Amino acid sequence: MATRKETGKNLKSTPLKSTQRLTSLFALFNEIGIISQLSTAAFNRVLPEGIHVAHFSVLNHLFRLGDGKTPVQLADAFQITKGTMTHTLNELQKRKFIDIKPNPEDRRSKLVYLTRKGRTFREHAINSLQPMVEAISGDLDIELVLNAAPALKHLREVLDNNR
Amino acid sequence: MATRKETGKNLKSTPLKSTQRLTSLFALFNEIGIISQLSTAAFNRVLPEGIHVAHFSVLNHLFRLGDGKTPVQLADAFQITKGTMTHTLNELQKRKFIDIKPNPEDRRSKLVYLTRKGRTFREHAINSLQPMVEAISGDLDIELVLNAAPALKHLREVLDNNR
DNA sequence: TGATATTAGTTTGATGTCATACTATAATAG
DNA sequence: CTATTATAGTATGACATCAAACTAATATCA
Repeated sequence: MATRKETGKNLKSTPLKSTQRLTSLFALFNEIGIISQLSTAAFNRVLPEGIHVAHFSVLNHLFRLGDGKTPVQLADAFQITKGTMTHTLNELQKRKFIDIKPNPEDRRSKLVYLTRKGRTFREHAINSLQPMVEAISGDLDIELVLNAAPALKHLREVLDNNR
Repeated sequence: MATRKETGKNLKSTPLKSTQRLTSLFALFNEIGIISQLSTAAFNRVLPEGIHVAHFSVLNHLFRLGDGKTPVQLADAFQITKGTMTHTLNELQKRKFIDIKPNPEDRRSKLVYLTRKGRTFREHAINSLQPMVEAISGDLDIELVLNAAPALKHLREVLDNNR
């Protein structure tokens, strides 16, 4: 079905001009960037003292999907560089939230495990997050938001393929 | 700790449990964050030497929506802090892409204008962006992506209201 | 009017992230 | 088997961003 555009000029048969493509793409990614910033800020604001979303995310990932992952696996999961993950893991190790052990199957590599302290802290962090999550969830039109999921998946794939 | 909910099924009729809300929200924002990172990286990769998306965005914004904006207006438009905008504007001024003049109507304030050099540079930057934009646009299912727009708008509003 | 609160912009310090270069180990090709 | 290439992780330097504290000007209100 041909979508109706507000200007009426963009019929399906006439592709967007290059500048229009740029403008649209830019607007889209700008909007997404702002949402990312706002959500990160919202989480950071209520997370316990000194812990950043990036740190909590790793703890949470290890808990939910199982620990014993390599740093590279974690970096891939969050699409950050290895160097950044080294940084994050150092922080988590300094706080004794994780143990990093050599990988018996590959001496270049390491395996990351949650400590008891790390697990406890994760629960603590989740409790801190709870009121904010309730507030946001309460305002969210879940139905509407779920509509975006396929588009987001698609966007990510396209960006991944164009790296 | 009490209930073993881990792999529980989602009953349609019962609202999501708190942990599930957290998980879903987190997954959503994580996905959005990754898209934001990937798109920023994609733009930065092809922008001319030493110019960052943040800088280009400001130039582009001033061009498209007209210059003579205050720093705070710009900061609001991109949802970054005033301090960050100060930083960006300093950079742009150092390169003589913008002029910053006192605001005759408010002596606390300033007005930002594009220089000729800034306009020229913006065009140059757009040319650099073009192949990447073409590549991405070519792969994008526009229809699908447009579906996400209302959800994104909604998300942003909810986050804004919960600040 | 005069005290108080708000707003515009800057500064400072911290930090998450990236790109790049580097070391060590593993995998692969000739 | 040896040489080349690829991969895991670390180190370094740069930078965009934030939060918080600060100055100056404006707005509010009692």
